[in-house]
Amino acid sequence: MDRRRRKTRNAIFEAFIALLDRHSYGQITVGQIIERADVGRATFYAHFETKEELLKALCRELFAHIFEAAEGEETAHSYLFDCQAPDSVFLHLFQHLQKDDNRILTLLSCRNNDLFLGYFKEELRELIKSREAQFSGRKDPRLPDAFWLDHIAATFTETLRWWLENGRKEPPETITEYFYLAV
Amino acid sequence: MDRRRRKTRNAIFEAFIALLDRHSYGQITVGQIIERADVGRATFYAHFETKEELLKALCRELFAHIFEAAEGEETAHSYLFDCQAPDSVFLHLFQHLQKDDNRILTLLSCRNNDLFLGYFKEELRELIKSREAQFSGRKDPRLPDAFWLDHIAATFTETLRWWLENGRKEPPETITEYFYLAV
DNA sequence: TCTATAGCATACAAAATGTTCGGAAACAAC
DNA sequence: GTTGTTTCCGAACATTTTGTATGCTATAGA
Repeated sequence: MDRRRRKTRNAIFEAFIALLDRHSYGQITVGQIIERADVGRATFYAHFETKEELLKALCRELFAHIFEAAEGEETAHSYLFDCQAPDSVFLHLFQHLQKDDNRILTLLSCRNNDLFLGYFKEELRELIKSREAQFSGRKDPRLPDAFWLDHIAATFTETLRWWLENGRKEPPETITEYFYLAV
Repeated sequence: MDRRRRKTRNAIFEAFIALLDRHSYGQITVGQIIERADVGRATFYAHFETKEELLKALCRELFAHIFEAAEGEETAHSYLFDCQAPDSVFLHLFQHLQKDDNRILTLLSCRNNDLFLGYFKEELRELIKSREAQFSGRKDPRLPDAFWLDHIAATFTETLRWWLENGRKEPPETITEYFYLAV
């Protein structure tokens, strides 16, 4: 990708993130974004058709990193859903999030929470689905597989939400333990 | 409240609900709403300052009914969180929702799901909070109260979401059992 | 150095927002 | 029924936002 294109794309993302931190998604206008990004109006529309598309692209970009990392860890013989395993994928997700090396924590903690946690859950569901066997042992036989799958993704996402909205006081190990105790 | 005022207020709600069923919240315009409600532009703004306010008012109105009913059942010696109890509040919530006497099921099943399930969870959390003692017995002592409280509300809400998004095939008794098995 | 591409400023049409006004109809209270 | 109040309407209006078009400049990458 052309360096110029990369740069403006990034400028738009940054401006969008900064605005999401202060205003609700619905109130943010393209005008505000391009002003903050210091980018021409036509340029914006050359990159993204609408504000919604911008949001989607941002989500894809951010979550790709997180879940790529989670995928990678699988090869290093980690366990997706073993309470005892000290290096479960869930723990790693919390650890990775806590580092806040990219701006994902900003977005997951901002007033527009729901927008991103929704995407997060979808991605997580796919991740869990691809390793269904690893955690079916924990399931009560009376529960349908589809329900159980969704339940794990939902519980993790809601645990994450709780952690974020309560100031992230607990270390990753503790909040992961809460998750395991709850699910 | 003046009858005229009641009528237009309702017409606006109905139009809004019908539109939410077909379009995403962000795309719905005040113009569409007033056209469908057959109401003057100035009239709309006399009732609601913004589209957001309309949404909030709608949520308040609808959920008030549901949770009022749930509150009432308490007096009839039901149990909030007893697996065995055949008349737990949770079962009653599912039963009440299945009847679909008001338009709440339409809204909870539409593409704008998240908007309403978020409000639902908030309301439910308050309900559970007010009866904290009734279900603390089920809690693992290592979990903080605040986490547990949130977890129950979240799990019920996500169970409800799953039920809705999978066509509500299970009878209230079954889906309530799933909830109890999961939480 | 050359060429394709990205960006800029500006201008513009179209749509949506939010406000104002005077007159008509419905209401409530007497 | 009369009266005073409230609500609605229609229409007009200013403002904001959206999305597109254009001609020119700067830069990337070969």
